[in-house]
Amino acid sequence: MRKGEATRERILEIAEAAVLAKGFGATSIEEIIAEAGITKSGFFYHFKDKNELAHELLSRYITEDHRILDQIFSRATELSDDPLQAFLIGLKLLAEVMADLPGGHPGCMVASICYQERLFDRRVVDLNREALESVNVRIRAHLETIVAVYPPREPVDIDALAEMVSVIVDGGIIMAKVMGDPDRLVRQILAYRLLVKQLFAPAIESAAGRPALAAG
Amino acid sequence: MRKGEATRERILEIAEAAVLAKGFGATSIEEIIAEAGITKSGFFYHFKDKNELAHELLSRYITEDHRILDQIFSRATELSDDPLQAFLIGLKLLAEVMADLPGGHPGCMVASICYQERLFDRRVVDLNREALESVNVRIRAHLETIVAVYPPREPVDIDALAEMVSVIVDGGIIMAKVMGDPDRLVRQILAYRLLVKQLFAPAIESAAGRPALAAG
DNA sequence: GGAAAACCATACTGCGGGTACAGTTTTTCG
DNA sequence: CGAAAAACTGTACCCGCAGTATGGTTTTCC
Repeated sequence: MRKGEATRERILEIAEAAVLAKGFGATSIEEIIAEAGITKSGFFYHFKDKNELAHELLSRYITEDHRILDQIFSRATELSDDPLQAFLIGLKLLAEVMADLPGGHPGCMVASICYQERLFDRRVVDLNREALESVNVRIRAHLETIVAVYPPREPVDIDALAEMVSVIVDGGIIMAKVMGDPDRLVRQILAYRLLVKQLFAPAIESAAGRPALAAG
Repeated sequence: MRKGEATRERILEIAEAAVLAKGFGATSIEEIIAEAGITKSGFFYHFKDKNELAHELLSRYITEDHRILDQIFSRATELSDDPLQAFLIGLKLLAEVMADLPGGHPGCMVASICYQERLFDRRVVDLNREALESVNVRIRAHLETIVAVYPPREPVDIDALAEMVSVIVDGGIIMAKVMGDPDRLVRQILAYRLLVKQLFAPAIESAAGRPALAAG
């Protein structure tokens, strides 16, 4: 009972690394079981098919993702009471986390699955959608606390601005991967940060009066 | 000679539609030849393997992509002499083009290939990189004409800002696909547009003095 | 010690990419 | 028109991979 759980975990870890490195389609069950030192029968004892593996993998990944995101932004709100400041600090922390990823990028499993939808059933695709949506909701909540204090200089689509975090990360990962330069993702996040800062920063005293806005 | 070229084109068109709809991995040669009404031998007469099909497909797609982009921004510079205005108009046109795509999205072949790199050889991956880079160069050139006239309110990474167009489009496509809502991509482009506008718009007289900046 | 859990071994189906090769039709060009 | 080249067809086959079937064996836990 315990033993089985351990093996299952090992399979998931091996699979996660392989999928993030090469994508789902390019990861064969045979190579997973080879690395795990088990047989095909062993694998199918734990997962009825590759779809179930994908579901479990995505589920784990999302949980971890949310954990990291919450950690980053709770730390950020610790560091500043000002909502705009906190958000900007959070983005900087996010950029740092992304810079420190081992292989240079997590490959973003969400996008990896998105581009091979046909390989998966609806449960996986739905889970993918829920994951993205919940990130959007989190970010949006932060942005709303900002607009309450700093009216934007022009009416802005808060939903789009919130979604833009995921969009920047996913698009940035693609850019980083294609260019072979992990730093591109970091630069994208920081560029987004600067734009948000410009949008909410008070117009007149931005340069002179509020040195805090330059920090973070 | 002429006949062969025609068949080749037909294969490419069928393949393009299928790949954009379902991704490369999910598009089998067998379904392509079935739709084209030829045999396997016929297919391999034109393309030595799936890789070569990918390369040709990507090459075509890139050419078309650049054509559209150039058309958009040359039209935009026709409509306004002001570089910032022209760029903002260009982004709006881009958003409109993206909104009008038949299936709701082109699927962005670049990203589709990016997430299944192992399926392709270096030539395809390199071509992918060159395509992205050349878009970046184009956008960057526009941005430089802007900063020459409108010094940004804060030092900004022009390269990152230029890359952000591709990033927003690729990330936006993912968002749109996962959410099942093509409009998300459009909103992302418009949000980017607003942020750029805010960044370069003169600080004081933005609200009052320059009505032109609100247009486009 | 016995039942359930956690496997192993083997053999097989089916799909898809790709090869080999021999033959046939169609087109083009002199 | 006729011959060569181009543009295919047909068949048969190999390989890797997902997935199934089935029956047996070892561990683990109570």
